Amino acid sequence: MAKKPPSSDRLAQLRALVSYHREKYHRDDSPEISDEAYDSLVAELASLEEKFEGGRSTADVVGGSVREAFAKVTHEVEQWSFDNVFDEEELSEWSNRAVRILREADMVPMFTYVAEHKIDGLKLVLTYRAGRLIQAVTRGDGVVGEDVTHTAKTIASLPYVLTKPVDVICVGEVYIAKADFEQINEERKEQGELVFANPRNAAAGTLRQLDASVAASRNLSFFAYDIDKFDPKNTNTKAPETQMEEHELLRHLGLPTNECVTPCVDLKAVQVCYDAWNKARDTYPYEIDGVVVKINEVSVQRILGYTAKAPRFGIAYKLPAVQATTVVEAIDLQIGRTGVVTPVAHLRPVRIAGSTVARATLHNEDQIKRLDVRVGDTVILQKAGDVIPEVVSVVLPLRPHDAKPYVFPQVVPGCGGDGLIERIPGEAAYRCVVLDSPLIRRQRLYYFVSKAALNIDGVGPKIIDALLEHELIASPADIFTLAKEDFLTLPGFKDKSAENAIAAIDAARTQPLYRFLVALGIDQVGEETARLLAVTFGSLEAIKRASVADMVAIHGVGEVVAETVYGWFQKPENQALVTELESHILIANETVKAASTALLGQSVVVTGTLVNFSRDGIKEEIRRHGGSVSSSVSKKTTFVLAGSEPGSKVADARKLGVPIIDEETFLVRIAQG
DNA sequence: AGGCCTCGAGTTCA
DNA sequence: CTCGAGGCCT
Repeated sequence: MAKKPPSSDRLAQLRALVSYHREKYHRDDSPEISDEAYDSLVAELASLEEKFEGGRSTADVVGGSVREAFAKVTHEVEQWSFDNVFDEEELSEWSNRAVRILREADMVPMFTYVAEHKIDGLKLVLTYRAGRLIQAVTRGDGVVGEDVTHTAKTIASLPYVLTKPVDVICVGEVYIAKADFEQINEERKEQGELVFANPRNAAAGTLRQLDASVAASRNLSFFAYDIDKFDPKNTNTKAPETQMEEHELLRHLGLPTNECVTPCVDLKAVQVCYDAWNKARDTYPYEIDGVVVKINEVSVQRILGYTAKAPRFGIAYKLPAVQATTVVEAIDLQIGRTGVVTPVAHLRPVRIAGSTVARATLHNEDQIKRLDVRVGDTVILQKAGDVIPEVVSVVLPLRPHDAKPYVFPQVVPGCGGDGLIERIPGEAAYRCVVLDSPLIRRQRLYYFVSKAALNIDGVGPKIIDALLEHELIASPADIFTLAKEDFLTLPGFKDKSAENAIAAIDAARTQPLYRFLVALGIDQVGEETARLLAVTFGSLEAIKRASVADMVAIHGVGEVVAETVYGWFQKPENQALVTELESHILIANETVKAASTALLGQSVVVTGTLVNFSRDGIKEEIRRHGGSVSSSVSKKTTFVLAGSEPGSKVADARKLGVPIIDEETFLVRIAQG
């Protein structure tokens, strides 16, 4: 185990690193790590500073220096940025503070809120005189910004002339739509240029182009959201008295505004917006990283005023981070039921997207080499598809001096034959040399009862472990000879729970042929291949008798799979297992009648949660109507059926131009036959 | 031979 | 979800 450097060393390292990235971000528009990874480093720095130096964080410094190339402009109205809150409690603290201040000012604390998307773009201050755009300036450090009028004028939705000849200073967000961002990066990659880290940087980089024609080709977008100064001139336009009226006025003047701006009577309503927007986050054309909550009444805003750092009348309510940094404490090896060895990183626990993550798979040796992950390293972590943690990269400057490259062990304790493992030439994975160690046998048992195989609900890994420990089972077939009394000898089992376990096992005594096949745990044979075999041969007897040539004749089964299956059934010990299982399990003949041919020849991919179907239920339904179910989206996919909270497959479909339909449309389609 | 398209296997947390 | 690899098509 590598010795960790003393925390004060890490503090110094962190401090240098944070200031480095701050410069990269603010001055050069070219951050090397995501904002969230950066925030995560800042948070650690702040906590170390608190611990060792009693607070006074360098992590607090706001803003950055201004690059030379552009004309500096001092803002007529100082440009603040809102403080952040991260949960409901902090949000209500913010609101309580406002109430207290109003009371102290002898005011009745009556006000409402406005919630709007916090778009991950960059703030732009526009000055119109007599209805004509005369200047567009970036926020800069809030006091001095940069004149980017020449590039701002290339934003298609930004009016050069307003509908009324008023004087107004307004503020809004410049951003690049996700789709445009991806396209830009693709082009840059092709031309060997550095890609932008995120849409905001692409927007910032574009706005700060010296050459306006480059900016024009990049398709910037803009939403106005605030009025800093307003003079109606002689247009008898009323000055807005609320945030909502400001929006209306902006729209009225011909400026583009976001439709998602929502008035809220109380914080509960704000929370409803927050939850809904968080859920729908991926469906917006732009990235959002939070919800801006403002007090609606301008008169109240004025009283609340500003702290040294930020306005009191508004707050940025951040969405759960999807990236964070943490430390790799160890790299562990796990053995699967096929003897494949998978390296897993053990991490210092860290919160991402609403859950605490302590482990993340590293897949295989090549992946570890690619990332060059070492024990002791600080890594950037993200959730792939909202669930599975993924190590994105290593933060090299935080690597301990004594960190050694990870050497893939050749021996894993617990594996049979002295624990020897080997990497098969031409393959990415290591495998145990001996394939029937207790470790692997246990994994096979886990698989046997799992959802993918016999789906014995209520007998999971924990109970398998207990059964093994008490020597009540050895082979998968033994599970079917267990009696209620056997379970009662296990710790934690009472009358009721033992009965439940037995009931679950009894329920598994009847299986369709394909599930029986899956449960055998033959390498390469999962649900799809098992279905093919079951449908083609019709009975277990026929499969036992099938030759390699018989199987290769199936569309979807090749040489490799056929040899594996054939070889498996040739082995005496496997034949014995099959015979024994047959004595416990009744193989039901599959009489799934076709309901219609509505989906004949169509390939369907399902994502998200459906109202009327379970995961297995919908697959069954699609097959009943002649369709096939696939797990990944491709050009050949007929359509993607998306329920609520869909995953990345919707994005895949969009990219490939594959139609996406909802459950209702699907039901109509199959009903029409 | 090369390029999709699919499937299997392993994985995380509440 | 991601990665690797088998299978099929061109």
